[in-house]
Amino acid sequence: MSEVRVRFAPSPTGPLHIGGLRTALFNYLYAKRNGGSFVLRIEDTDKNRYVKGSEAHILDSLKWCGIIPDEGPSLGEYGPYRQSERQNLYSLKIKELIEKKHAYYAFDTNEELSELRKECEKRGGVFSYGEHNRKELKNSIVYGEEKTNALLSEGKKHVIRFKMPKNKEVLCKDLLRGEVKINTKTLDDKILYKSDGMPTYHFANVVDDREMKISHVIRGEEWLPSLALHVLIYEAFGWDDKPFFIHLPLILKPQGKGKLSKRDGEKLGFPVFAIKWEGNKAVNGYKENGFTPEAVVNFLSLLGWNPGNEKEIFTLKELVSSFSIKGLNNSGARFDPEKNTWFNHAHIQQITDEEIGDKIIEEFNSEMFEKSDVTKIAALIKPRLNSLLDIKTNSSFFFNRPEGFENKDLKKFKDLDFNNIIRSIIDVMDKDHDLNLFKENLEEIVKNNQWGFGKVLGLIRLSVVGNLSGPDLFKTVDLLGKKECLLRLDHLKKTLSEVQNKRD
RNA sequence: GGCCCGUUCGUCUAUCGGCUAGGACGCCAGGUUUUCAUCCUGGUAAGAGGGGUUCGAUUCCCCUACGGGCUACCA
Repeated sequence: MSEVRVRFAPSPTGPLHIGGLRTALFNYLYAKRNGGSFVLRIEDTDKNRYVKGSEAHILDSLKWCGIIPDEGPSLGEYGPYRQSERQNLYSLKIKELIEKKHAYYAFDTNEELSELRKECEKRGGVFSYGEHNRKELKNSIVYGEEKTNALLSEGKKHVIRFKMPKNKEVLCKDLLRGEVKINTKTLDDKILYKSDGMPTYHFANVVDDREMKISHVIRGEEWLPSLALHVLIYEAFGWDDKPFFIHLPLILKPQGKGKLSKRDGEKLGFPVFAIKWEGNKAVNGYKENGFTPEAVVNFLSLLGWNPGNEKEIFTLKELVSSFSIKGLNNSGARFDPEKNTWFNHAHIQQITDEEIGDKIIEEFNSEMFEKSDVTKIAALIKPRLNSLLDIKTNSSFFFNRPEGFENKDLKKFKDLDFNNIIRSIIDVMDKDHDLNLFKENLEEIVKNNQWGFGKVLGLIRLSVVGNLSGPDLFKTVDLLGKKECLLRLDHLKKTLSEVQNKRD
C-alpha cells in the first residue's frame, strides 16, 4: 500500500470550473511528484443533475491544461470508472453493511420527511434522522426482519441509511488540519442508497476509493464535515487502512462574500472555465480568452500552495518537481483576476518569437512579410501582450493600412503645420533608400525647424499605426518598409487636410 | 440555529518562539524608451481583539469577533 494513487472525482453536472480544476491539479501534482497514479473517476450517481457533454468537457479541460489521467473511463485496470457502471459492486457492498447491522432500510417517503422537517422548523429546530428518533419512524429497525422483507418483496420504495453509532467519538485525521474529533451525536443517519437504486456520494465514494486502492484523498474543504461519516463507513466495513485525507481550502470570490461561483466570471469579466462550454448557454473559457494553459495552471497552483521559496513562475513540470503537501495551506484564497492576467503576461514572455510569429501568420494568412520579418514583428509586440488575443490587435496594422483615425488623435495635430511637416518627413524618408539614416535625418530636420520630436513622432505613429500608441516606431517603420510608410503618411496628410477644410 | 474549518499588507503568500515581519500582484514615484506598453529602481501597506503560557509571542493555549464550509433520496 505504499504506492501513491490519487483520484479526481467530479460529478458530470456541468462544465468543469477552476475550483475543480485546481483540485485535479493538486491531485495530479502529488501523484506525479511521488511516481504514483492519477485516477479520473466520474461520479454520476445523480440521474437528475446529469448533464450530457459534461464528462467530455471535464476531460478536454484537463487535457488542455496538460493534466492527463493515468486511469479513467477509457483506460485502467480498476474500472469501470463511471459510478453508474459500478452498481453491482455497490449493491453487494450495501448488503454487507446491512448484514453487519451498520445500515438499515427506511421507508419514510419524501413527503413525510419534509413534513417532519417543517414541524421542526416551526419549533426553531432542525430535523435529523438518527438515533434519537429512528424508533418512531418507518424503518427496518422498528419493523423487524419479517415485515421489512414483506415490504421489500412487494416493491415498497425505500432508501438505505447508515446506522450512526450512539455517542461515539470519531477520530478524523486530515493531513493539513491534524486530528479532529467528532461526536456521533451531532451526526445523522445519512442515506447511503437512494430509492432509485443508486448509491449516494458518501457510500460510492468510500467503496470506490477502497476498491481503486486510493492512497490519498485530496478534495475540497466542503467535504470536511462528512469526513466523520466516511471514517465510520470504513470502520463499519472493518477496513482499517483508510487513505490519508487532505481537504483543500476553497477559492473565494474576488469581491464580496462566499466561494467562487460560475456566475462570478460573467459578472466580473474573467473566465471560470478552462475551455469553452457549449451548454444551453455557451460560455468561453481561459483558452478562448487568450490564456496559456501553463499560466492558468501556474496561477491556480499558487492559490493555497507555495513552493517554500520565492519562485513564482512555474511550468507544469516544475510544479511537479516542487510540489509537496507541506506547501499547502488551509485558509480560503480569494481569486484575483489581475494577478491571473499578470501570470499570463509572464508566461507569454516565455514563448519564442518564432512561435508567436507563426500565430501572426495564421491570424492574417498573409505573405506580405518574410518569415524572418514576422519573427521580428513578434519580438516587437511580445512585451505588450497580456493575452494571446492581443497578438492580433497588436500586429494588425502591419497587415492592414490604417483607414480612419480617431478625432481625438487628429485634434492633437490641428495647430501644427502638418502639411509642411509631413511633406518634409516624406522627403527625408524618400531620399534615404534603406532607411538607415532615417532617425538621424529626422532629428536634424526637426531640430532645424523647432517642431518638437515628440509631436513629429506622434504624427508618424498615427499615420503608420493608426493610433498614438504602439511598439518602437523606428523598428516598425523599418519592418513596414519605405514604400508602405510613404503611402500611409500621404493618407494621413490627406485626412488631416480634409478635416481642416471642413473646419474652415 | 447546530456542527466543523479558518484568520499576516487591498489581494496571493513567507515566517515552523528571537522580527528592523520577507516576496509577488495592484497602486504611487523615479529612471530607460523623446509616445504608450515593456523593463529597471524605489516607495506604500499587514499578523482581528482580549486573556493566558514564556525571559520573549505573529508563531503555543483559551475566549470573543469576523470569514468560510456543511447541515438534501446533490455532489
